[in-house]
Amino acid sequence: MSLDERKLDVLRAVVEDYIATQEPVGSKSLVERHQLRVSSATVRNDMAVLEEEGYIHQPHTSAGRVPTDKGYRLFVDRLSRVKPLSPAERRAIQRLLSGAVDLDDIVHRTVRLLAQLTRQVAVVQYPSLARSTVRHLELVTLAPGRLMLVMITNTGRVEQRLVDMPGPVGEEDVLDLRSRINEKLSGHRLSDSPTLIATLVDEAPAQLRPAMTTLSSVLLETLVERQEERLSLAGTANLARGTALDFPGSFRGVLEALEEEVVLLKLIGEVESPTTLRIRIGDENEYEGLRTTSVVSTGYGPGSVVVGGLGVLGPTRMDYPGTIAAVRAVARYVGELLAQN
Amino acid sequence: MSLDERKLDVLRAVVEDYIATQEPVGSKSLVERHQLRVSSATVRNDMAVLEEEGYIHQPHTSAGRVPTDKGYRLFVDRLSRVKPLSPAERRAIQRLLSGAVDLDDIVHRTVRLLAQLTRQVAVVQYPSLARSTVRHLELVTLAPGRLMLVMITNTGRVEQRLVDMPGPVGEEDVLDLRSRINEKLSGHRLSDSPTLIATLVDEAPAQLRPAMTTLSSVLLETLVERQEERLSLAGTANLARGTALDFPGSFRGVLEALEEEVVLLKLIGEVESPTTLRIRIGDENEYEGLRTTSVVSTGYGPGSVVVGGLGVLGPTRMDYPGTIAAVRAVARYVGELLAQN
DNA sequence: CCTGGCACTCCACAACAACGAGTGCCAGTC
DNA sequence: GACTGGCACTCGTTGTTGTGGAGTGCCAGG
Repeated sequence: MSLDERKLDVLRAVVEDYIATQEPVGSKSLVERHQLRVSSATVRNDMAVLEEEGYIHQPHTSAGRVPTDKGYRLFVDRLSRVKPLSPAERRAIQRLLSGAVDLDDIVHRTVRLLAQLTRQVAVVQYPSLARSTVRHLELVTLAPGRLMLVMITNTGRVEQRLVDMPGPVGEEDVLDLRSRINEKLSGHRLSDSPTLIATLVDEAPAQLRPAMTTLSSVLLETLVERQEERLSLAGTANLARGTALDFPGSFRGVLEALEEEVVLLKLIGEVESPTTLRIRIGDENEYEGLRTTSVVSTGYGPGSVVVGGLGVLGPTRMDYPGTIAAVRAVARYVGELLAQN
Repeated sequence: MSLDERKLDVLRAVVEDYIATQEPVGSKSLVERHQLRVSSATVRNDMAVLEEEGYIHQPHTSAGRVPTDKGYRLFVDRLSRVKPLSPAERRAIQRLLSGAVDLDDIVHRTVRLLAQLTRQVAVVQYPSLARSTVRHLELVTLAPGRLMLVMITNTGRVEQRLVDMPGPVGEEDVLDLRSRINEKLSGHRLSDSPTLIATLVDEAPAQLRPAMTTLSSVLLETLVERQEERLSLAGTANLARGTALDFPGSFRGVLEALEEEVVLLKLIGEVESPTTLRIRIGDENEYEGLRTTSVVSTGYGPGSVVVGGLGVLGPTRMDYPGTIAAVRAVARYVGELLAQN
């Protein structure tokens, strides 16, 4: 059975009212607050059908209806109207972000901004190493036989690793090693580098072999394989804003999920294109503790490249149109900002 | 009026029972669970005195007693018995921490460990820049006129800053600048460096003046004055473990406080000696949102130097002896670990 | 100074009633 | 056939009332 136009209108109205009031919505208040041009009895019939189809749900016999995850899904996919940000909001985003001085600052500002705009929990992934390209690699002698490897990426991210060399390395050798590595890796994506790194050792002259072997294994192990994906979180306090009903069962589970970086990374870090917006509603989330939440996420990056993800997490009854608009806009501005540097 | 020995025993018993059961404790159950060697009537009289003195409080006429902040304070200062960690726990701490590969890893492991041991929210401050000494400074040319300044401290912390120079700088000049800066600052505390930095410009030869001026102002502004104190947080989910009674009013206020780095830094970052343990109970906290919590914090660092703070935050009815032992032990092991590097 | 005893307080909990929002269904209307 | 008004019904919410019991304060006696 397909749903006709009016039933969809009713569903939309139910979702909107429930999001606004956070209380089960009845047929009577529906016809009062929306121009449905039919009586409450008709709406009741429609609601009965919607319930049968699984879009809304009745907590108990004599209560109003609440959207189900399936209902939110339909709402998001087909019913929600875009709710563009106000010019003031856009200006605020631009102003705030443009004041950033370095990558840490950018990420920090972004995550707080997003939390504030949406009044939800915001998550921003640092530009992923795998998706960045190497801009420059530096070798610094700390002590004889002890080097520091500093890598700077095109996204402004800087990583450093201490390297214990097999033996002391002379300063001219350090320079040589450095230029060899730079020549090979500069401009390349880190994810493409394993094969390149392999050739580094082969091409090195005999006396640099041991040193280069150590360096390349560090590069491979700590920068390519065990990539440290970092992220930043803000707005946790927003979770406690709603009523206890928002997270039936545990709230605590949600907090626990927020502490698991792996979970969050999976949640926001798997987007392929910056224009794709991903929305997971309630049960659609794989992670147990997040079954009562919804996640709106997208990728960001300079131009059409994605270097990381960002998103927002909140109760399933969140304001989807507003959240979507905010996430989109913030991602776009961050992308532009990264492109500038 | 001073409290005699038995009244103190009663207070201790009240605190211990309340912490264990989380329910107001009455005179009868007290004599049952502790060897007080007096009757419940006597205990009642003692309790009346304790209440008059402000150490315990009665939620309502016919209820048991609950410790006040003042009561906890007395308990902590004079009544609590040390509760040493089990050998197993000590071994676990040592094992876990010794696996750390770099500073980030140390801090990360420490904060999670602390949260797990105490079942509270744990906070660890990264070694403070002001309290660290400079081990090495490096200058890297990214592009003509654009340098990166990398600073490595004795605690393993690495900071980098992009510097836009007034004009292109030749490679030999970069080396010269680097050695001048290193010579002047290496081994010195960052907090002592402003005067040293000032002399850098004066002593530089004329052609290096402009470059050195820029560098020293960056050093001064971003590393000395606007020191980025970083911290790491874990165990937020533990806040949701207790009953709703734990944080009368708002829980949300606590979450908000946890997002304010400044507040947290003030809380755990002001310790002078690593042996000093600081405990703030309820109202003793300056920050509004933390008036329902207690904070146990201490400094840590290699040897007797303090380079940062760490601590634990939880409801006022937390297990003080256990928490104190855990915080002390973890701080000590972290200190030893830092001393090794 | 301590104790047993006793009257008193008052919260927690259960039982109960009244209310009303909301529903489903049906007969009637367009 | 689709919509509407009307009506009986359900059931959670709210308020009232009553009772049990944990806990207290106080007093008289050892």
